[in-house]
Amino acid sequence: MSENKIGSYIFAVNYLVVFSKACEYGIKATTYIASQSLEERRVSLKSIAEEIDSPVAFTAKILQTLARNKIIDSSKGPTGGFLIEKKKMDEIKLSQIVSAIDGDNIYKGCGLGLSECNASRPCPVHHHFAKIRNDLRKMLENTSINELASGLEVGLTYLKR
Amino acid sequence: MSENKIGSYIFAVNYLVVFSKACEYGIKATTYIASQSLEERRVSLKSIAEEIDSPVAFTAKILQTLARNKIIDSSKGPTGGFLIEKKKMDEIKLSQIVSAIDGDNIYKGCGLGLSECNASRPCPVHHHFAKIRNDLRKMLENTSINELASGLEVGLTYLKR
DNA sequence: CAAATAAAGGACAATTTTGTCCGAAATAAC
DNA sequence: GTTATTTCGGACAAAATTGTCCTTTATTTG
Repeated sequence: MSENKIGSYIFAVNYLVVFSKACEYGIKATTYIASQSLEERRVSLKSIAEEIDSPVAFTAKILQTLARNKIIDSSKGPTGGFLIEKKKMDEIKLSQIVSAIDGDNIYKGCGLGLSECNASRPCPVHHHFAKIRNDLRKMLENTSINELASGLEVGLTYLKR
Repeated sequence: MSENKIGSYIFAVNYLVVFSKACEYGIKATTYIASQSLEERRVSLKSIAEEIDSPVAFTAKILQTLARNKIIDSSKGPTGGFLIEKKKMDEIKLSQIVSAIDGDNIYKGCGLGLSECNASRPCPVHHHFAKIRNDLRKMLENTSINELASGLEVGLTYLKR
């Protein structure tokens, strides 16, 4: 009767302006670790995964990547766990986390996937995207983990639900 | 020796501000069909896939979805193919193509994947993303396929390489 | 040194997205 | 009506992303 079922196949449930899941977890984890480091507390993988509501083993992989990239600090054994030095918190920007996890083809790439796309040979949406993408880039490069962690510490922001 | 191999595992090669591949192809295809419709030419699946440099069969699926959603018009048989009525070109916005293909959870969803994230209970990046996401939404809702097709027709923009 | 604890990392599994193949259905031309 | 052409749509396959399991390695404590 009504055309309900019409056109109902969905290709991808991506969002626009998105991080991969890996990146989401990475940002949340880093923010949480930092907020705890502000209070001199080292945190374990388990508590991180719990706090940011992420799969433990997958989170472990991401933390390993972040540690290898010197974004976070890890140590083994009892009393081990993750932390971020306070003095580094202002230096660490969202952009670093993102490119550590998802690589740095981040700001490259045209909105329509053309390999060669620029102002003099643009894809149809190039100019429409230019400002938005640039705003996003600036935001990621200017937002420090300190800023994010502080908001969380004070209870202004949330990592779950 | 040097720390070359360090931190080299990449989780996802997504871009930020991205469409899914399906969406990319959908936008390109629609733009190409429209540009040809401006010159009264119906186009075939094969020529579309060639022109936008996409896998034929996958593109077929996407065109089917677009047709079911009345964004494009299709007809079978010899002399068949795809077209878009000129008078509809101003009405069709990028946002419609995107939600036909990827669903309309598009502007929902928080940057960090929280299900409940808003100004009064924000995730750490909520406010940072708000403007960017909103700009993107407005852009998608205001950009018509006519606009994109015209640029392409005049040779101002490109769909390949 | 032994035991306990926590991260590192390799191998593998599930899910999602992207891509392919092929027969069915519709339509135009002869 | 038969044939050729083109989209439709179901089933399947490949690749990428997300997620799990389990052993090894490092470190602290007794």
